[in-house]
Amino acid sequence: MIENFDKILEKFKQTLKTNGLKYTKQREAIVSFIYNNKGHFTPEEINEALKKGHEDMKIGIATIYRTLTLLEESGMVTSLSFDAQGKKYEFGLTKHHDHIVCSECGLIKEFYDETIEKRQNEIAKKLNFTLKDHHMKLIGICETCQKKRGKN
Amino acid sequence: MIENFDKILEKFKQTLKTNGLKYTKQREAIVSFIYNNKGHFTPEEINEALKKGHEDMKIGIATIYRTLTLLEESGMVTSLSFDAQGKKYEFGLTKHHDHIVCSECGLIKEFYDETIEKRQNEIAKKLNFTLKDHHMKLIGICETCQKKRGKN
DNA sequence: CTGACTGCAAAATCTTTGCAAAGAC
DNA sequence: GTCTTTGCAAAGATTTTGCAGTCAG
Repeated sequence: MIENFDKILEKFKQTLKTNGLKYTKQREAIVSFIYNNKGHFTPEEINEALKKGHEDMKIGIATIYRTLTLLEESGMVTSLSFDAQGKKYEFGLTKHHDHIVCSECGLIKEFYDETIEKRQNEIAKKLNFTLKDHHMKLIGICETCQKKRGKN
Repeated sequence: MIENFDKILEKFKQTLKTNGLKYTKQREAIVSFIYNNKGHFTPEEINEALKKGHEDMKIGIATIYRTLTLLEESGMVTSLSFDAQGKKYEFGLTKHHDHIVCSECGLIKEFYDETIEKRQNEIAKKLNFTLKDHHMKLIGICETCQKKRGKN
């Protein structure tokens, strides 16, 4: 499941071709940024980052939004809503995982738990749903922030 | 945990008094609406509903937002983000539960699963977080929409 | 060439804020 | 009376859209 960037780009180009879409500098830059900076970014953050590294290429926020939507539809990125407003995006061709977020400092850790995954399927079945996806977000206080609290 | 409306209102008044806040028609109307119409509402939906039933009382969308924030802080309502944009609010003094949402028609069902709750605590502990809260949303296709699909 | 893509600015959403008048205690 | 709350309208923040020029295939 851990693929290198060349394979990722190949897959991306393939998806575009299949749908009669075009491969552009901007699209490559966005995929590249998300793949090479594993993490969780807002569209605005991606926009800022790409303006710096690529003085030769212009990019507008609308393109970021349009591309992220495209990438999400094709499963290459995943959107998450951690905060009250605004989504964050992360690279999506990695192993499925969920998130735990620190309510003090915003630290995000990822985890995967087989027991929960299985149970979710059972629950969906019991409620007569065909399960397609899920989002689970645990909210807590991370180790560092707990220590900080202790000191104050 | 299933409390009647009088007790709810009492608790609300108490919270207000404790914090030096005031009990107003608008605040009561909002609490009343959410309590008496169990479900999931957007601020706008609450606004519309309250404009109809209460010709005597004026209410503005800003008040809805301000009151919902207040109610959420005091734990009387819970906010959920089911859709890309906009939050929904539900009454919060009921037993904890999670949600499964139909991606076709938007149907929301609630459930509670002890196994998952326990596992979440274990995961948080393993990652050195103090667990405060969690949000789990399963996404699937409900029975009705599955049948509809079959027919087409 | 042709149709898709882009940046820009304007529009559309959703939510918050400033303020003077009204209301709760 | 005092201090909070309210509605309104304006401002913010985030995301989407229209359009003319640009670019990929």
